[in-house]
Amino acid sequence: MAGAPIVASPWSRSLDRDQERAIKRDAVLRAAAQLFNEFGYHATSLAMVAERLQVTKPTLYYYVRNKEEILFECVRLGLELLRSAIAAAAASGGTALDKLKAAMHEYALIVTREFGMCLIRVGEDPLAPESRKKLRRLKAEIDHEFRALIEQGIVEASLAPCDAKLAAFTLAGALSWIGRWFDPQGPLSAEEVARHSTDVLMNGLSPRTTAAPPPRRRRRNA
Amino acid sequence: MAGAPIVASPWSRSLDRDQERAIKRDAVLRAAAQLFNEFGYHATSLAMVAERLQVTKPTLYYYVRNKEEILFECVRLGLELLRSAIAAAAASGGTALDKLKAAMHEYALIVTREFGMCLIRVGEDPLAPESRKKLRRLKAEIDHEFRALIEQGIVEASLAPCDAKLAAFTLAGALSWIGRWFDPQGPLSAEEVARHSTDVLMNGLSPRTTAAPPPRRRRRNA
DNA sequence: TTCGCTTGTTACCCACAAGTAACCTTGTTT
DNA sequence: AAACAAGGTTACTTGTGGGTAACAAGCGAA
Repeated sequence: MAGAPIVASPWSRSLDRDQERAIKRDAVLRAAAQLFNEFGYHATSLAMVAERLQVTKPTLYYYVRNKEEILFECVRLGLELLRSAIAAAAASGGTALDKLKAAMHEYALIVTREFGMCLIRVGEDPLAPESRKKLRRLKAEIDHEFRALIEQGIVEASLAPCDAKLAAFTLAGALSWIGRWFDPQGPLSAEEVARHSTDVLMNGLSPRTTAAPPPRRRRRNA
Repeated sequence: MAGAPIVASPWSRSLDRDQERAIKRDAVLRAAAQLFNEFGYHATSLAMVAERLQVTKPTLYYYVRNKEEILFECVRLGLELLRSAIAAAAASGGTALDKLKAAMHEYALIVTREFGMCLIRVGEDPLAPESRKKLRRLKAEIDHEFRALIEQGIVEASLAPCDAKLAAFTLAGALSWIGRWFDPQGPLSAEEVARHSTDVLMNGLSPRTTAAPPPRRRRRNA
């Protein structure tokens, strides 16, 4: 990746080739992810994927080893998106609460798109144990970063004290579930859903008595 | 349950028969649900179901029309459990907040058990459009009752004002997701998970400026 | 005894989807 | 010109799983 030219050079065609190949491979994965999301993994045949791409089935095998690899890559890409989004949020400025809000927002957006949705709707279940293990590790990493954000928030008191592990599960659950019912053609935009969901999760359903009552406990910050 | 005799009558054996049949059918559904939850719908063969029950495959067809009907019934039963639990909570005494809490608690428990879990992990996606429609109607009913509880709470100010529709989705999402990761053999009991999740959802993550609301432990379900 | 219903079984069919072999075409290299 | 590799095709094999037909054992009733 070091010497890769910004602009394609007419001399070295091989880069073009590889790029083209990568683009097509990506198209295969995207098409497959969309179909997986619509029909499920097992109910989606490679012939369907091929048809959507206007090629024949064996062509797919030129870009990927087998069906398992397709799902593996879709899920992996979805997880990678989540991981980098959370990492980016964690690296940004502001309180832990701000970081967490940002992370949750991005999380919600990602699961409305094909790879993220595939991660949620299909998951790694249909894969062989070995592949599953790799993806679980990635998942665990993400969970860890997410949880760290919460713990950090509790320490600096921008978040309410609670069991960070179960809170992370609950939060991630609510956000993940969006990937199950969200319809890009529906009336709500991904943005709206993301904003509203994070709001509810941050504030809870019980009424906040910020307006009227005299707080017996003094605020610690801001 | 109305006219069913406590002790089997020697005269009407047909009740025995029907009862026996119903029990076996239920066993088929339960076994199938467990396998669906573990391997997924398409990856579960009827031979596997039969094997778990120590019978042969065609035997299953004596109790159920086809594979689709099995899933349909599993999901329907899961939904029925949810519906009656929410209805019971709604019919109980107390503020809307109390009712909602109770409903959420039951919701969480149900999705840790086979039919509820099947509803969450598999869902109605693999079914034919016609069956799907019926189940969606049931789902819509449940969502409606759930949302009604929230709206009621907002009106009587025991809940914070918010978009009831999206709040219901978010809540149901967080609770449903439990069915995805919960492991009956794991370290946490369903009760613990249910209590903690509802707590987080009610109170949110942002710190409350008032003293924590009275922790009403020692609930008993209706 | 014999009939008929219930509850199973064994043995089979058939559709379909994953994956492969062998071949064709086209542009690039030597 | 010739050889070759990339990218794609048609036609096939193979395994598997849903579903069925036909038959057998148990048992209450006429």
